[in-house]
Amino acid sequence: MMSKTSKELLEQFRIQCKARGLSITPQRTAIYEALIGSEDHPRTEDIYNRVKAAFPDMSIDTVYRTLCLFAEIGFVRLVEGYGEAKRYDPDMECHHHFRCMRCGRILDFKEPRFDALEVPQQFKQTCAVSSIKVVLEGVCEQCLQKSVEP
Amino acid sequence: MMSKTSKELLEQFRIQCKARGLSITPQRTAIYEALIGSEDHPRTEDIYNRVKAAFPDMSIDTVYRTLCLFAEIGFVRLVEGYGEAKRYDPDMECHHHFRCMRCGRILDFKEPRFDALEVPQQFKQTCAVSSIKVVLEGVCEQCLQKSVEP
DNA sequence: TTACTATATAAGAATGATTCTTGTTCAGCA
DNA sequence: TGCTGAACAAGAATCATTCTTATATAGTAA
Ligand SMILES: [Mn+2]
Ligand SMILES: [Mn+2]
Ligand SMILES: [Zn+2]
Ligand SMILES: [Zn+2]
Repeated sequence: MMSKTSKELLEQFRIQCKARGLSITPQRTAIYEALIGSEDHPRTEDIYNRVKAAFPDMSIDTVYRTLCLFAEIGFVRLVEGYGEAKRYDPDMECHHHFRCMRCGRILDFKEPRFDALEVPQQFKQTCAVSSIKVVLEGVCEQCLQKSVEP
Repeated sequence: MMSKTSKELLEQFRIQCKARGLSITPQRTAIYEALIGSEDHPRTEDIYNRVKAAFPDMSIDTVYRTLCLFAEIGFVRLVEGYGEAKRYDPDMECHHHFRCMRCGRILDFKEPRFDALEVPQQFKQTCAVSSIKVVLEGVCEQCLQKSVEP
């Protein structure tokens, strides 16, 4: 799925950190690696659980701080949601989401037709629009199956 | 903006409550009225502040409970966001949002071209898609002006 | 009207997510 | 190899939200 190898992404990570004067710590590296290995739009606590094996002493505060930093500098993206825990997305390419309103699963999809939607005039002229994306909502395949064979 | 008068909406509110066996309390009515008078996608606390003048003893818990109930039964909609406090939208007609990433303002827009977007095959066949909407993000007019004339 | 009962409310405690404070550690550099 | 500011761990604090419980009241039947 990811268009770059994790090795390439890690190298980019190091370069970007250096360029911004950010230390490359083992914690940051582990959090970054956990992120790029995730396809499920993890919450902060999910990432915390994934790095805990390798870093039993890591504070969850470090994960919160680090994910927030990564979002600021563009390593990850915050996923739109409905006021629950924040979810992060390591895929920085333009793509869209389907959200299951029953189980919370968020599925990615690419759809060139959607990427090319034209920004309405009213915003084009007065605001600075930086992104346009489509959000689908409904019930996912797994949840639909659960409802028929209980 | 709102296509029905507030009198009509209030009448609908009463009818819907009765149909569902829900009591029509002064608190619920006040919260509903505050909602339909709002164009700003208010947070629970905003609504609480707006009804407090008329109901100084109202508990904020009542506002949380009531807005949650209203969302369940389709009087209002939750607005997509990034893990901050929930925001509600009394406009149940199909429309889309522009979100200012600097001040948090959420602007409505109707765009028939966006309402008619076709659901990608992969979801059409396996999932039950109930809504499709477009989210624009960027910096709003007011915030842009602030950045040029400080 | 009145009395009854299930529902709704107020108040405050509890929870979950996140941020802040502080003392300690360590990455990057001389 | 030693310095120093940035990063970290731990735990307190905060913010949004939900839960618990005792009280009040809307809807209704007499
Ligand atoms: Mn994604
Ligand atoms: Mn709206
Ligand atoms: Zn699902
Ligand atoms: Zn703005």
